Amino acid sequence: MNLYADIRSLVIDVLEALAREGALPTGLDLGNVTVEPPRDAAHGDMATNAAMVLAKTAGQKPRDIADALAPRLAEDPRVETADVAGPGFINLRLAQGAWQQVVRSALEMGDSFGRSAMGEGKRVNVEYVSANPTGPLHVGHTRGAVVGDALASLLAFAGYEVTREYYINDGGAQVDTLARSVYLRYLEAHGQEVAFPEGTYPGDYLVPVGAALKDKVGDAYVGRGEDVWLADVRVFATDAMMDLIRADLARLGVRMDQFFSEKSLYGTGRIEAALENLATKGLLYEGVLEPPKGKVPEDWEPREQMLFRSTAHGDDVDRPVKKSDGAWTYFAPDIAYHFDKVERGYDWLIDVLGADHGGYVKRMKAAVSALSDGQVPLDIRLTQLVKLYKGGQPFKMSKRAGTFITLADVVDEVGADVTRFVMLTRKSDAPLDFDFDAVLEQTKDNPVFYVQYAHARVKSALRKATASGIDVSPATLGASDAGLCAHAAERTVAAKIAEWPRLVEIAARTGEPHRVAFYLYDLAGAFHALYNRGNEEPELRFVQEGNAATSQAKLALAEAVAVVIGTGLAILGVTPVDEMR
RNA sequence: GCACCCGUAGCUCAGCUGGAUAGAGCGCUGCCCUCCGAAGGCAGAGGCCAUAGGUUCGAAUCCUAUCGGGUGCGCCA
Repeated sequence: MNLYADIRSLVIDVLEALAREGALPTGLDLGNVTVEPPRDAAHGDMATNAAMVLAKTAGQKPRDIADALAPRLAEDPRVETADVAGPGFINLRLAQGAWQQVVRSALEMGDSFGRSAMGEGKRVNVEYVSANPTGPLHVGHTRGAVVGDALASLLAFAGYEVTREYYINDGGAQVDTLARSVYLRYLEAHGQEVAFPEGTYPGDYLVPVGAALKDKVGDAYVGRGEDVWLADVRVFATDAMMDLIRADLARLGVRMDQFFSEKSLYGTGRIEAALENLATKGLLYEGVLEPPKGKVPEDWEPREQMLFRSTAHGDDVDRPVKKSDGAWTYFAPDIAYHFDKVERGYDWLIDVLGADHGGYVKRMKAAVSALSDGQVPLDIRLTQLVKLYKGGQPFKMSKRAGTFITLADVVDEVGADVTRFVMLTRKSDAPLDFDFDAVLEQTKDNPVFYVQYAHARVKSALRKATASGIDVSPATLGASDAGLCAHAAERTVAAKIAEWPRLVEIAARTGEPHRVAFYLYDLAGAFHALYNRGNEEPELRFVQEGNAATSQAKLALAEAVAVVIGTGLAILGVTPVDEMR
């Protein structure tokens, strides 16, 4: 259940009734009517702006509409009071029964509480990570992986049918470079002294790949030319890198539904087919680009090449799909790839990319707009850089790769759960500071700990109750008498729980999983505040010795908190803990 | 030069489809456990929401311009 949606329905129903009775004009647009938690708790539990948004079109004063609306709202059993305030807000105070319903609903529905049908089963493809298969994933990829994965889970929870997809850039020149680098390691495995020229990949992670190649082909490629081994080594090396990357993703708990190979687009006519689609729409032409203004590359000279008229779909300049020598640019297979996604029938495409792809957004959106005739929206979410610190000092060394910190470095250091949560404690389009020491601190400055601690406290209270012989089975808690848990401090927590379904929809609509993390922190804060009041006010403790009925009512609320935290953490890909160690 | 992102408390950041007196943590000041609910909690001080216009019943939120920070900018992906 979504209490906010329910009360909004109530407001809409009453407005329509007033229209039927002639108190309001008929046919008013009620789409802007909202029911929200007020900023100031003193204003009540919920507030609606209905009177203000309708005043103009209804030709009535906001206060007059509010005065007509409020008493009718108060007739509903869920509404205790409805007061007109300020410019025409109606502040609602809800009856205890409404909160009871929320808690009961959370207990009954468990990890389905908050699930929304908003997505209407629409198919959405979330592409993320998509790192080049040339080495292990690094910190930047980690953030993309976490954000993309949480976004996918969030959308699934909000009723979309989600595909998690990884695009393997295995078609470009960087894979040749990889193959040559592996070949050097292969020679090394045969006891040769090798040097790594500029432009090859010197990382140690290729040592075992070279050795594995030796195991596979023996000395067949030693002393031979590229024409003999390059194609084979390219495949061998790419497969090895993808194994490495899959292992890295597994460390984080990320599982893709689909890996899509760029290579599969070459020599199969698929790039040509995608470009043909653009050509028939008159969006391809041979032309010469203007040099970029301000900063002209030193070796710039005008060249004629095949261009995509992306300006027809909102881009600033047209973009080359072929190099001047006739080879495809990287953009051509990307067009074909997105064409493939369009043809697979998705209703919505999302790409989660690193911030260095900023210049790529408009052209890709233009391409998808052209390919789908404007039918399939493409959203591109850029994740900003992660700055690493240790004890407040910038941290750059990697044990594994030497030059850059890898995903594995981070996960080994702090664990997957902490990594994921912390990566979601910022908007994805804002830079993130990640301090290896701070994220492990067991204090309230650390949001991961704070949220987990709240969950553990609930479970601890349940264990304590069980030890006292109190039945805390879900059924018993669900049937408990919420009238025994009606203190203002307890209602505050219940109100926070009631916000969960609403938050899911907001976060899904905006595509911002970090909102879930912040909400969980707020919920945990509300819970900790209540918990701590038990120090001074024993009647607020969750376990009331010798009073099973009251304990069960209070534990029902606590368990509802745990349910929501558990569900929210699951969306973020974090495992809740039952006790702190 | 152009494009995109960002600018909110001393610091790090939230802020919903535009809603009431702009919030949290850190830091600062004061307070709360003689294990058993302090890995925590309560209270206080701290703001020109970068600046200037505009839109409207109402703007941190939308629009325009300016300033400041970041990122990117044909034959790399």
